[in-house]
Amino acid sequence: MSNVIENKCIEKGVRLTDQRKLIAKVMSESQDHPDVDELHKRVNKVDTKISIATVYRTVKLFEESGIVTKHDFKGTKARYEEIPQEHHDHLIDINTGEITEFVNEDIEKLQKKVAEKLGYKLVDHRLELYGTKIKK
Amino acid sequence: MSNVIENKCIEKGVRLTDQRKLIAKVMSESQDHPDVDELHKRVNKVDTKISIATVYRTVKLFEESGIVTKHDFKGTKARYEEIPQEHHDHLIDINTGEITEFVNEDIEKLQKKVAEKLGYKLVDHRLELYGTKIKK
DNA sequence: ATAATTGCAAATGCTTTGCTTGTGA
DNA sequence: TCACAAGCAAAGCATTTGCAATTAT
Repeated sequence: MSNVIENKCIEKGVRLTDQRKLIAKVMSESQDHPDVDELHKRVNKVDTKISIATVYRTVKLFEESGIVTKHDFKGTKARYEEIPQEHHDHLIDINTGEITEFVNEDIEKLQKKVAEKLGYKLVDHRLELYGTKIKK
Repeated sequence: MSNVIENKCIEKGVRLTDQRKLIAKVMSESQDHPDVDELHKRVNKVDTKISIATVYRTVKLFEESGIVTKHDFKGTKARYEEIPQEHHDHLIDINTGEITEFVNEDIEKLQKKVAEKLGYKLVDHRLELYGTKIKK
């Protein structure tokens, strides 16, 4: 199991400590979008001594270094995810909290167009869909 | 100057107190998207005794009654706005904090389509564009 | 009359920070 | 070596809440 985040730290010159390596590993291996508490729990399974303050500091450092992104979905705590090679947006199941990633080039283009029409250069955006499963 | 929110309270059977009437009035007259602190300041110009707790409670009540909406734009406190007759999304100037409202039917349709393709009924969404002014 | 609302201050939940000790390059 | 990081507990910030007094219907 590769530790993509650790590699990115080396690339970006982020100093690696045992704690950071472990947090990086746990995040790299996460297929979901864990919050700080959940990350703390996961790293604590390996090293009980890592404090939640360190998790907060590390996650922030990774974010500022452009290695992970933070999501503030409605009604939930801040969640983190490794920055993906390809941009995507999220659909959140309002019943289960389940998150599905998606990409839609048409929407992306329209966003840029809308911003430009309003006299802005699009720098960032946030698109979240909230829905309920259609049973069939 | 009409107090649209007060009327909606009556419609929805929300009990009206002096504090709520004033908060309703201030929100109805706001053309921007004030946060709780700002609302508190504005109502305090008329009635010094209204506490911030009441503003918090009222704003939450209005939100739960479907009268106002809350926005959690990146990097800012919660902001409130009267629910508009026509839905719109927001473009936030990352330099000034200025907010521009916009509507784009094509994006709306695509969102619905994306959700359906993923097996979901679209219940809500959040679309925010963050940009910088193009000087020309 | 009486159930709901207010103001106040204390409590909360998430996140940050000061300080001392420990450690990676 | 020595600037930077970790752990701990205390502080911060936005928001919520318990309680006694007040008020709308």
